[in-house]
Amino acid sequence: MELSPRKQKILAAVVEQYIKTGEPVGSKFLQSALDISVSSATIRNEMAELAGMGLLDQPHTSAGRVPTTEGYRYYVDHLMGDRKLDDSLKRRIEAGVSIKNASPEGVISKAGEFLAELTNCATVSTIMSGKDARVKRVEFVPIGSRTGMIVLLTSNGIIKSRVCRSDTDLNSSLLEKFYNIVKSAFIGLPLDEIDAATVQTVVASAGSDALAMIPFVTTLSDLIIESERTSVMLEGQSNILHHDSDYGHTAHELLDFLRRDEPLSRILAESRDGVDVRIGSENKFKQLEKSSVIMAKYNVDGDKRGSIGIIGPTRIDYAELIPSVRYLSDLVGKIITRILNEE
Amino acid sequence: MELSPRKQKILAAVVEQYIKTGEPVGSKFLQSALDISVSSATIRNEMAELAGMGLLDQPHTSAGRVPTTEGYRYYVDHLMGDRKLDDSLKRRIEAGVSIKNASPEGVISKAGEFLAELTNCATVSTIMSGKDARVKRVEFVPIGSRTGMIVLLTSNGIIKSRVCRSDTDLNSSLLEKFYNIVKSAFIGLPLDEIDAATVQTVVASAGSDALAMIPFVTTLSDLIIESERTSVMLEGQSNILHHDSDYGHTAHELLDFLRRDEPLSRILAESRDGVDVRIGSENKFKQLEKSSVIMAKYNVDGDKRGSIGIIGPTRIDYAELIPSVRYLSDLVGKIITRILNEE
DNA sequence: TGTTAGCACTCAAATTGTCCGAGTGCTAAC
DNA sequence: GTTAGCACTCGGACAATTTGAGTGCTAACA
Repeated sequence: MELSPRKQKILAAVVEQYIKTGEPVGSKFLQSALDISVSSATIRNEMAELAGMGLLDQPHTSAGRVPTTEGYRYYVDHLMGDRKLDDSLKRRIEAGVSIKNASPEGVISKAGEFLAELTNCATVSTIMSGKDARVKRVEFVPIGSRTGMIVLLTSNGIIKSRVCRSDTDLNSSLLEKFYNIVKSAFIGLPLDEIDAATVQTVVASAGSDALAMIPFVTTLSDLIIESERTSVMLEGQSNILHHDSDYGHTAHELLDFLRRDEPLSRILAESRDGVDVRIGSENKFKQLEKSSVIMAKYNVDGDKRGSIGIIGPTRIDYAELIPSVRYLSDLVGKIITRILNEE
Repeated sequence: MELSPRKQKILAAVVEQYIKTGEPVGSKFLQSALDISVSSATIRNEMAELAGMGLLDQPHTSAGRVPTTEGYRYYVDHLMGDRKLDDSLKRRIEAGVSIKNASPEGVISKAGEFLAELTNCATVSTIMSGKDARVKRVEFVPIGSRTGMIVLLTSNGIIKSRVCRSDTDLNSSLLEKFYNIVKSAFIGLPLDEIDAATVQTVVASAGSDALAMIPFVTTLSDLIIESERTSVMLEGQSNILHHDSDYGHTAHELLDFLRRDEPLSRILAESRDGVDVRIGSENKFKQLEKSSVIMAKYNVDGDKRGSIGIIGPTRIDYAELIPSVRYLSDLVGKIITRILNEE
């Protein structure tokens, strides 16, 4: 679709003004805002054509124009340009995703929090996962006579721990047995090959101490299953409420939707390399038809990937936020890579 | 304040009906709902007196009556009786707060989640803290050549862990040094005596390895400070949105309020023994003036206490929910006591 | 052929007026 | 102390009216 330079200018001005105010944009305003000197009538003619092409919409006959999904799309693809992040923003982002945090999950969740604050949007993120993540190490930290903490390390750098309790007192022979089981049945095993049935088999092999092993093995396999399932982290939910009117006052439906991990992880999984923008009805879920998603994949060590993104109203500031999300996601990838390699 | 039996009946009926429907209650309805046989005019007279006493309120001249804060208060204190929980509900609660969870924090957070689902309210809870909690044990689980997980156990049963990273490679002498520092400077120390300055002192004592110790000691003291600060867990936020109209359509303000830990922990800290009910304007924070809080202290081992409570609209079902909160909080106390003693 | 001024037109939002009915307060009688 | 009856009040729903922003169209112009 080719647009005359003047139409482009008009479309861009409508989009930008609408993003700024949320009010339909009229021809008279454009006349004064645009530096081209034509009358408002001419602008009306142009706008009518843009509307005919499906790029603008009119809420009602006697109102200004509002961008359609296609209008935003044209703006994002052709008009907004690739604004450079200024250095102060870069520094803010770098400070926000502080490297002090030592675990990959910590970095991601910190980044999500920060991005929510920076953009005033809800943010979603997933921890990275590699093609064939495996169990790398398992430690047991005794705590009480019957309790201990199981620590799981996977080959893609995820660390998870959980307290578990046995029904019988612990002793060194039990512990040894546990470590043997772990070594023979878990270490090196791909995460996705573990399910509820695994516990059965493994426990059975423990012979006389089978019963005592159950809580440990169960907890361990729970941990493994959890770290395999790409869980979605959600931050900044309250930002949604602050834009309630932009969502047609159905913000709470959107919130309910965001609380469900499964659709979110589907959306994030679809993200292509680089920044991906889904505007309004481009989203497959109708709960998102008044929202836009800006998400990016980050790469860790070249082969492990995760996503981080923001969800806001369609009239989100694309020109400002797309570069921010891109920069932040790159940064996250780099930081986590560094963490894993330093180990 | 003494009320005639008939006034009591009327007040109770108004409160209960209003809780059920959210609509102002009129004299005609009461006439048919109440089993006393007087005319609606008489009921109107009685209601006028109740209104004069400040127990009922009229949204406008030609509307039914609505309970005031004082009205609810009278109902809760004198009229609603002490309904027994039926066994099926007890069993539901017991199943909800499953004992499978092995850490005190796990139990609390599970209980909070469950209570939110049971009551359709937001729930807040704090982990228990004792008078003089101390550092009980510290473990270091090496993970990579420069990273490890610090595990903290406190005397009141809280377990916290965090990954931390050093700038230099770890070796056994460093580890030994760390354990020595821990033993001499942290073990047995009351949690509240540790602050940022502690790190300075402790690190300084490490001599030549001071620099290498910084990340570990810092992380450890962060963990300690965190476990001392009674953090508030919040669940079921979305339930607030479902009662938006009950909060005068300012649910998002309430939500923003609930996200701030500090006022919540102040509220929970004020709870007396047993169940405590704060109705509408009895709450000191004006963000809660259209809400009621039902909270209870739970006791662990007799000397450690935490709180769990629900926050809902003033027209919450007190008669049903107060016993539930009481039962659940007792249960939580018992379960955690058992966990700690079994260790 | 593109641009402009002018004007009629449309429609949402705000304003006003009217009516309805639920529910009250009051009074006089019981 | 209770009741029936009646006038009264006020919010909510509905329609009619006004206002103003903004458009579409057309005829004239460059």
